[in-house]
Amino acid sequence: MASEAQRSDTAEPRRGRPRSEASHQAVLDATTRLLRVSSYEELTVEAIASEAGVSKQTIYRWWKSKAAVVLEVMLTGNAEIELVPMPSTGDLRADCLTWIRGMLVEAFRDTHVGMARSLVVAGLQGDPGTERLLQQASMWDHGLLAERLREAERAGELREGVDIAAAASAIGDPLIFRMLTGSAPSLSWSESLVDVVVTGLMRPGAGSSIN
Amino acid sequence: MASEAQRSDTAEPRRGRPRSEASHQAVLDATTRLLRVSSYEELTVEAIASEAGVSKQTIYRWWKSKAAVVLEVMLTGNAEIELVPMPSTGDLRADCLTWIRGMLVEAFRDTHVGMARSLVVAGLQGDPGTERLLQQASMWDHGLLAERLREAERAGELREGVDIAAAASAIGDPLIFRMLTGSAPSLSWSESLVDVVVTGLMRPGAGSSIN
Amino acid sequence: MASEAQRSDTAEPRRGRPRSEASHQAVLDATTRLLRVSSYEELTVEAIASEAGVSKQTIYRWWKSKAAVVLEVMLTGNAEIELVPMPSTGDLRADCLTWIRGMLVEAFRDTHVGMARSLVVAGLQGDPGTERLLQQASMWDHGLLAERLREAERAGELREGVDIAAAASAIGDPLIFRMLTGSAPSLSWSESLVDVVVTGLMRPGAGSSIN
Amino acid sequence: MASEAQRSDTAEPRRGRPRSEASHQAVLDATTRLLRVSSYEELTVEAIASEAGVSKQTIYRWWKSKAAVVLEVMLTGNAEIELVPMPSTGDLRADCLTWIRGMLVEAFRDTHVGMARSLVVAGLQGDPGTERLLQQASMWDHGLLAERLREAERAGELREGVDIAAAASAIGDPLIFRMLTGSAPSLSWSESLVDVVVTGLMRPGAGSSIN
DNA sequence: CCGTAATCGAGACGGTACGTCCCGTCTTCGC
DNA sequence: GCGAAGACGGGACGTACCGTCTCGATTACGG
Repeated sequence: MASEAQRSDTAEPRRGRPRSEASHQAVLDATTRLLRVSSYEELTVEAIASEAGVSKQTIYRWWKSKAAVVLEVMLTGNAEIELVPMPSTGDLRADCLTWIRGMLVEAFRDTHVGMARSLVVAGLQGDPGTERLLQQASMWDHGLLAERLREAERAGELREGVDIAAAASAIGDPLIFRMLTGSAPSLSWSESLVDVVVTGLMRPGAGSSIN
Repeated sequence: MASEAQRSDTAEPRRGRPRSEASHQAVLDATTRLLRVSSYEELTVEAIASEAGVSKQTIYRWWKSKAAVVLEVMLTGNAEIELVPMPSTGDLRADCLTWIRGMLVEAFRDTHVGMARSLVVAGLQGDPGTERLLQQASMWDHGLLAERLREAERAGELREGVDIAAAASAIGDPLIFRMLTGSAPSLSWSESLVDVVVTGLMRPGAGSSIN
Repeated sequence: MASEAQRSDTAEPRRGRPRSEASHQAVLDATTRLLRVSSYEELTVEAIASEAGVSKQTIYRWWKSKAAVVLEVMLTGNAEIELVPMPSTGDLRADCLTWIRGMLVEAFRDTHVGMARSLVVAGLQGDPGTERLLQQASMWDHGLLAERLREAERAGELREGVDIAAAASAIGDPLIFRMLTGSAPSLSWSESLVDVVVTGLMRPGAGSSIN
Repeated sequence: MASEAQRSDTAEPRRGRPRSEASHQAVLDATTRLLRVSSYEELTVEAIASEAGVSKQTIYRWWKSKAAVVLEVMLTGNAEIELVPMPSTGDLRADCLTWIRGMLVEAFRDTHVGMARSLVVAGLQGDPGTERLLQQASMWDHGLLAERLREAERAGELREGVDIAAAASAIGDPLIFRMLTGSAPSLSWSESLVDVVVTGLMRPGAGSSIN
């Protein structure tokens, strides 16, 4: 992303004339606003410039494409997609079920679905650099999920040798996929998904059962 | 599909010159050919028309957009995406592992990845009608997988009350997602994915174990 | 005209289904109707076909172009453009003045102006065959005018050696030109036009004078 | 002309990149060049753009149609149509005869005929704004002719009360009409035309006679 | 009274040009 | 001396008609 040019974590002095932070933020905000009412394809650079009160040149100076702008919006949390918190009551199965029920409500709102699609389409624009960003997308960060699983692992509740990331994907990715296709899964489907994976993950005999 | 629209049940006389099946097929073939070397975004209707030796109007007469053409190509199997066969040796876990190893090799070829992306982007074009098609896409038909699971279910190997479709998604969707982002997962990740889900699916004590 | 192609003077048998005279006339009528509300450029063959309830092929079978249809409409009097009659009271100057006053009223109606333009544009389509038709167009037939002038010539009122056709053009063509540009000339302009030409035509001393 | 539209009397600051005069002229030149070898109908905006090395959008930004471009070419003298000079020897009749003999040679050249047709067809496109331009067209400027007539008027050679413009049209318009139909008139026709009008114009007894 | 030949309406076909939209780049001028 | 305004060359869009080409369904003769 163009914006990474000066993103040094050590906060160096920043040489040269600094970019206009007002314009920068105006572009991100305008893009967020527009994406709420239009798809990625319908979004145009000219519309962003006009909506942001910024010249096209300013956009092209800092981002190399529409996809880059959209990805920055998404990945820096500018779009403020609220994640459902993951509870931690000590009962892994119950926590995951609580979480997925929340996701069913939260993630399938129209704006979120639109945002997710824009993010995916932007990420698939063929640019090799953007693919990586797509994978890191905090939006569907299975991080929360993976973290909870790791907590259970540390508590000795899980079978040994399982890949936590793979397990998190087994639950998280199907959810994302339904989100992209706009078809919210049923509650029972979702619960079954969690149940199967959690069951397969846990040490036999340990933990609660769904039935 | 657009092409079937006029084959209506009322079966009226069909006046005028009939649709040219040659042109129809030429469009699908040309699209397939072009998608092998270009992304969905790079693909243009004019290029399809030119490559197919067909007029643009003929394309717009039968399909309402580029997305519709691409979806017909994909969903009618015109692109001939070869699925990895699902073995059925009686050992569910072993069969699924065999299958996923094959998928790692087959599905992550460049052309297949490109096709999958095109299919997804086409399906996400915002058109409500196409979303449904996207879900039915035989490309990532978890059908083969789901079928094998149902076979095991009939054999009484599975726990009761689990949702087969959800379980198939738990394995299949993560695979598709990696395919879209272009990052082939490791063998151990894949095997762990299968192991967790199959374990969670099977009646305790039944079947083989990975370790 | 295309319609004359099969009008062989030897009157051959002409096998097969004969030309539908109904269709022929429907085309001419439809064209006339459409030209009343649209310019030559706006007129399309498809619109004619549709308006006439005839297939495009039928038009192209009998006329080689839109221009040919329009010219046939015009030159066969299908459009029924009414000419102003030329009086013959014995007073050439007075007769011509009466005639031109009538023309100012009649010829500059919107429909007539539109028809004249269509005729000219159709005639100028570059086709060499149509040019000739343009010259013969009865619409602006100076014939009536020329005839009256010749009558005066026979009566010995005119100077000798003058070209009657040229004189008729001197009055008629400026009128047509104003018609084409849509700017109706003033009465005094028109009367002066007639006066100058008639004066120049008549034997000195003969006839009445305008002032 | 379209190009002068924004040079308004309010003379506002004119922000942004200014219009490229090079492109403007390139369009006019390309149009002139193309009109030398093709008719108005054959001329396409895309061909102009391509020939001028200019984008279609640039043409549509400054002219509202092909007709507008052609009219600007014609009316600003870009096509450099050479007018035959009008002599002034003191003998009106002789001068006019000299002039019309020159016109017979000059005006009926192929390129000039083509240009005149293009100008007329462009002017008749139905746009009310362009009609006025058509009338002012310097191409068939009877201005030269009218000027000479006015000179004679000032010299007291003409009858009083005649409309000079009408008289100029009586000679000029028939010439133009023959030009449009592509049928060059004979010398005697032309001379008779001049003779009749000049005779009708001149004070009785004044000036020379043709015979 | 049957078959051959040419017509008819309908409408799809390969094309060409249209006029619009947006891309990404490039001036100019005002702050 | 940046940056908004906006013109530029380019190129694809989706539409409109062009003139041609099947279709199946009518007519008329001529055998």
